[in-house]
Amino acid sequence: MTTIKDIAAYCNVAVSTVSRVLNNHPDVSADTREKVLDAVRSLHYVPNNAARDLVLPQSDMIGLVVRGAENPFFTPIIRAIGKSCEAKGYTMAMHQIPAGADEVGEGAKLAQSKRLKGLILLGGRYDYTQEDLKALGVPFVCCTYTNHFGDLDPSAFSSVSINDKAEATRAVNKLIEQGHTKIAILLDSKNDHSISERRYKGYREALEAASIAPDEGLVCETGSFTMAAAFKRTEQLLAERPDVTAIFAVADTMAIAAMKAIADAGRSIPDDISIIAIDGIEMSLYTTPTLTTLVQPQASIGEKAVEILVNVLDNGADCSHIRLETTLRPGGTVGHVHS
Amino acid sequence: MTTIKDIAAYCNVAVSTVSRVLNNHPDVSADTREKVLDAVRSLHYVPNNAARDLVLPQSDMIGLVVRGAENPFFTPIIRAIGKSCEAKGYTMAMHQIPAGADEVGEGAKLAQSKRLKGLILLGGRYDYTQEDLKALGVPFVCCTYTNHFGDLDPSAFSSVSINDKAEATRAVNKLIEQGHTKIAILLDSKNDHSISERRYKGYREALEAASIAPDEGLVCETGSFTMAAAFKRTEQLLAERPDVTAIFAVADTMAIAAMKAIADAGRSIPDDISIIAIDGIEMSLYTTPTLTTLVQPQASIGEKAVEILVNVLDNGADCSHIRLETTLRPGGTVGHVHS
DNA sequence: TATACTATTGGAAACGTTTCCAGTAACGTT
DNA sequence: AACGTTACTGGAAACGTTTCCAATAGTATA
Repeated sequence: MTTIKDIAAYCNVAVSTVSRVLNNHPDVSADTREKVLDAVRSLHYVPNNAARDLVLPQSDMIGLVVRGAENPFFTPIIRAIGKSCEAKGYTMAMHQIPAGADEVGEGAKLAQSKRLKGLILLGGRYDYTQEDLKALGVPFVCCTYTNHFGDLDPSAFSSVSINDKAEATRAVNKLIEQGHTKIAILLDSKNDHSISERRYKGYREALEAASIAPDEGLVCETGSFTMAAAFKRTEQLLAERPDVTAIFAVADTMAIAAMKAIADAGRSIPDDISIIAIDGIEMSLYTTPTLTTLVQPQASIGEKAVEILVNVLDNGADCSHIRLETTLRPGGTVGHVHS
Repeated sequence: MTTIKDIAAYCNVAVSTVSRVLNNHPDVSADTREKVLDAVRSLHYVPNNAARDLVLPQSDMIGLVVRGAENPFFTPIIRAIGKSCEAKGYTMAMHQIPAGADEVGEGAKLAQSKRLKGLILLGGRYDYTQEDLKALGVPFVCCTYTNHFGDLDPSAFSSVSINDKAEATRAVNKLIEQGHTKIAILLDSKNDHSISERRYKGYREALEAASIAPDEGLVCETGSFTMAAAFKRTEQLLAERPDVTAIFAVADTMAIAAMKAIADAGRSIPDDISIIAIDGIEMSLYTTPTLTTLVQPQASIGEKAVEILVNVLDNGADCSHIRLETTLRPGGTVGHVHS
């Protein structure tokens, strides 16, 4: 293990000089710089991050806490965050946590033990308390947060997300416009304090506005956020409710699983059943028919999150809340109702 | 920031005592232990990893270098690695690198700067040199390596993978068994020193064994490992070669994109075109028809990789090379040739 | 020539932790 | 009562880096 001391000895300079060269400090003569750089190369020096992190007040790391990283929706967001961090001179430290875990608590521990400068929370609940958030100790951005802050102080944190409730309403309206009234919703849980809950509210609101009576039999909770569960639940729906003509899925993955169940049941999309979702994952372009979905600007979500955070970190900017819009990508899964 | 010193002062003990409590050393009295633990809680102490890593000869981290982490095939492997690491008392530090990068060089830097104990390489080339591998400096496992080691010393590293060439042959044989002779292969590149190259060789071998003349017009290189490229290339194939009756895709993602192109062209699967692939990603269960594919034991790959590595690390075991088998999952995409 | 700079360098402390070594106290043994 | 053990505790060095402060040499100014 070559250390900075070895370099110093090799070059007959002080360790402080080597450090200055390594950190591009200005007051080093060109000669010395050259000599040190040569030594760095020939001795294969690699800096020891632990030592650097120890002495520096903070590392250059931004923590990314992801709940449910297996969801392909997150993949482009994570990649965008990684790229943006790099572009701004930060390192992304990703931390996956299980579905049931408490991402704020995890984040707090992570932030302290790894001396993170900031945090990005991806995929989680929205029932944080003011104390929860304070516990984090570093600036942070909720990445797929919602527009509902409850009693939280919006100046204490940042967020970037779509307006889940409004977008859900928009999606369901697309179905209503085509004459559908027997509209099912496919979601993991309608009261889990997550995004699903807010999309469920949007669904309810759309029905209400169209004077369609709510029908509990069309609310399909899967219990878990998996394709397998969505598939099974859709099978059950089709068996129990032959009158259903449309499905709003709260995520593309669920919609794709539902499409399979519909096809297996010998029903046709969109002639027998229409389906619409929110997310816009890559895979939804390759279903047959192509999934009609509200596409979230995944790359922008990641970029904006980093931008906001770095602005707070580097420039002392205020926290901000960015609401992005989805884009309707008309596919072939929504059609007129036939009755 | 509460430190070990604060705890020591608070409890009127020495820092070494606090450290002993924190590390579960035996020679601490129950009273003292209790007192310190109380202080840890009430002062909200969180250990500083940088300091710990600095003084310890190595961290408890296993590095995971992934090339092409956006491929959904890797997702379950990565999750399995994370879980297994945790179960064995290690921490997984994941590092994504771009498609073009050199994973061995990246790994070497990572290993030194983060003081990793070991490395797992996921998704890469197979043209490493002996020096490349030596440069890593820590034990490591190539996770989706192949059974072809060239001139490498097999005792210098471990690997876990399927036999790509043999499995490709097996897949293509499934098509040949159904009477197909006009069999296209869909792959990113046939000579990129990656897994695709080896699967291409398996394809060639199957054709040869069946005395089917190779046909360059049926070798569909996409240039990049994306669904969009696979889709386009399949469109082109269908337009140029109306005689093609079957496609072997080197990955499920490519197969799914191809299926879309086939459907869009108004051809039927499997009546007009059969398709088979290798991987077994979750999404391939939800295509219509269900994709026929050779399923890789993704969780096992991850688990085995960690197992091998930890065995080397903890028990000084020798390097080993594990070859896993795929399972044919019959879907609905392979049928008899109609001509 | 003396003075005040500037440019460059070296020395040393500090970051928070672990661990080795030495020390103390209590206790049992002879 | 002296001794050896045992159980516990404290002190201090060490890990590799950054950065503040002081020191030196050289250069320009008066």
